[in-house]
Amino acid sequence: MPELPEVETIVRQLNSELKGETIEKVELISPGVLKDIEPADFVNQVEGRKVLNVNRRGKLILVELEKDLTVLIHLRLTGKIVGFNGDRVKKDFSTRAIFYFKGKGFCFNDLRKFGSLCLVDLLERERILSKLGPEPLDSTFGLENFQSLLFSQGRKKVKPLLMDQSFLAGIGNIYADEILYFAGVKPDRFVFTLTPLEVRRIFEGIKKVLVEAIEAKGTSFRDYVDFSGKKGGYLYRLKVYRRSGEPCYNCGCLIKKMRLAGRSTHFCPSCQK
DNA sequence: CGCAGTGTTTTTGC
DNA sequence: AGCAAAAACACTGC
Repeated sequence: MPELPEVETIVRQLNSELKGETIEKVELISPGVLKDIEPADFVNQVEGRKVLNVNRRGKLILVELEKDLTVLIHLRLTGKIVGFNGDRVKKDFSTRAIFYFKGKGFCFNDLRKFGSLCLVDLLERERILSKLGPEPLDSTFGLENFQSLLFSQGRKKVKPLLMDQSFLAGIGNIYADEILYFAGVKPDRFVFTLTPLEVRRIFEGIKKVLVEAIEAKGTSFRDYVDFSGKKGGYLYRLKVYRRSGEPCYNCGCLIKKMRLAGRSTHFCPSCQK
């Protein structure tokens, strides 16, 4: 369930821990996590390279190395990056790969094996990143921008659209539900029926919910922990996600659950129109 | 014990 | 074409 706020939290920690450090060794425990590259090639090209920076694009972690190489990490559902110090490697049954640096490192753990690692050059990296929509928290992403994007996709339902990574990068099931609760909009509304006020409230919800979730270091419902193994604090601030049958904090109505585009969707039947 | 539920992206099917 | 469902996997909870 790592979405934008969880990935952002991990990226900030990776950056402060590993920027400028050299990857001394990579251990591939489940080589199947690699996408489009042979295990030996990955190891040969990554070992000995210095980490220049760690960035995020949508839900992707970008570990930028020397020689214009980037390790792309996608955590999908249950992927985790677990840091360690000294020789106290935090390896467990779900560990798929281990990156060793001088005196520290991190494990890539992933229970369900949906997560992936790959190594790309600048051209391939641009090809992959260009498929993603804008970064919702980018200062250049404004209301007018959002409006015109929305109305080019008018016949879609609003929640599935918010989660479409080529529309907007980084929003998943948890934050889509929370954003639409904030906006007072039912998740299955068709986009062309939204009023200008509702569009503005959704836009404001995107910014507010994501910023606050980053401040809380993400949401830990089941699996997610950050680089230092800590859970996120946003779980206690969720208004609708996973609260079906419980009273709405605003009106007291019971939160409802429905299935939309194959995902569980939570909303207040009275506050969301 | 068995099976539905969990959620992201890609692939397949209608 | 364009959307919906299934698949990839493995554990939890009922």
